[in-house]
Amino acid sequence: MQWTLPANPPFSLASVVRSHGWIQLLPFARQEGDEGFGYIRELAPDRAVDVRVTVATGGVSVEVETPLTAAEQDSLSRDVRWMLGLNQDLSAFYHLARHESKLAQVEEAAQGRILRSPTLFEDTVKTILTTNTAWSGTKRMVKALVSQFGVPLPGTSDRRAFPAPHRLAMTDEATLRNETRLGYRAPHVLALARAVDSGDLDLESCKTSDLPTPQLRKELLAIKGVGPYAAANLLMLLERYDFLPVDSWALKVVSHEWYGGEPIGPDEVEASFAHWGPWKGLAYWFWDWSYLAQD
DNA sequence: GGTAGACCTGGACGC
DNA sequence: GCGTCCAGGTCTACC
Repeated sequence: MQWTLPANPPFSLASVVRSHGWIQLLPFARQEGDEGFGYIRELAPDRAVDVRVTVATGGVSVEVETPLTAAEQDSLSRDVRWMLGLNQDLSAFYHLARHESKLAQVEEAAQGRILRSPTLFEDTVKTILTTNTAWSGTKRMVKALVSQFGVPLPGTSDRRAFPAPHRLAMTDEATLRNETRLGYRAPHVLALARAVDSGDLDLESCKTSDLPTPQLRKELLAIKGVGPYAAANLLMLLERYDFLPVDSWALKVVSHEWYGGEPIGPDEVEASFAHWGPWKGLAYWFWDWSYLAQD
């Protein structure tokens, strides 16, 4: 079955897909030409479906080969709206960006939305798996998690959904450490899965939280394995852009942009974008660093 | 509040 | 092929 979902203009599916390395992590799958994506979603226990999202007039087309109940279709529509930020209004950011040449492209290219997973649990696990490792390591660890614990599509064994919290909560640290090869991150991922599964931690409520960003940040920092960088990354996914995810790449590019390549710290990165106020995260994320990436 | 060292892995490098 | 070194954020212990 197939249906369409409207997006708040301006919208570009390709821009969202390209906004984040998340598209390279299972259970996302690239489509030809980055014009859409595939994603395997566990809609209910032991029920995984293959979702394809492509461009449609005024929004996106959602296609699933399996027949869905009305409730399942509603649930999947909510997922896709969240994953692509279809309802987001970035007009205030675009207004400011018009005066900055390094952001000249954002409005025309409809940049600003950031690709995310259907659940904050999945995004938190993936963010923890980006820390203190190369991107190749993140891809390897996510792939291992999905292949070992994810529910497979019917009739397949190699195409699986991202594991729900209860599936990870049932395993043990030694398995995650030695077989999934998460290394020292294993206890963090296990503790997170168990806290979410038991109800002690309601991560998904962060999506609609009214808490001020600094307070929400404190709650994210209370999760083991989530430090300043990871918390800022998650806040970006929660549409809170007032903290910067400062990693080694940020230190490098900001140093080259404004500090003549001299060694700098997180304070200098924050200071460089301070005048963007609540939009500083987006300004950093979509800044035209292309001339530096060619180094 | 700030800092040093440990954590774990893959990749680069030298032999 | 093997051993060594380093990069990548966070946590804990300590000052």
